Amino acid sequence: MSRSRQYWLMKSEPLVFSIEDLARAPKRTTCWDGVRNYQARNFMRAMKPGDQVLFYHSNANPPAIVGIAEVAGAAYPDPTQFERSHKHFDPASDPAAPRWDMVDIRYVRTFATPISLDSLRTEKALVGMALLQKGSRLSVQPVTNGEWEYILKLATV
DNA sequence: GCCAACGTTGGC
DNA sequence: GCCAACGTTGGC
Repeated sequence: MSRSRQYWLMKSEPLVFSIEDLARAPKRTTCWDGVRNYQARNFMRAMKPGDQVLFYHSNANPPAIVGIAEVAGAAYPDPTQFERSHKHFDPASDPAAPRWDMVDIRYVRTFATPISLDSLRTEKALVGMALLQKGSRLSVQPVTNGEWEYILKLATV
């Protein structure tokens, strides 16, 4: 059963991995490893190829949505959870039933002007956006169709 | 560097 | 099941 394209937002620290890094990556694609939060993992498991992703730079100056990527494939186990020396090693994860998944993300485009967190906060249409909720730390979030369309309009203003 | 908010862990 | 302690996120 197919479904229409869904929309997401994913955060990355540009000093660790920026949208420029994604644009330069082989096949303009990267695997989104290292997520160790159940809610974020569950959102990745819900992703389908072709779903669209707002690429957000956190811990940046300014923090901002900087462009678009797309989901390149369904979620699959993140191998770093089993690598003992890896920062994201999880000794409690059972290889027979891996706890953590990741998806592949492909570059689509970079906005001519990043849409800063500050400017997003001034938009009444976006007050319900997960990103803007107090204390929101989730690194993978759903974006509604309305939010997506509104943000893309902002991107081309 | 600070710190508020949040998620996870583990003792009980 | 409660909750204190701890670790992390991420804006500022």
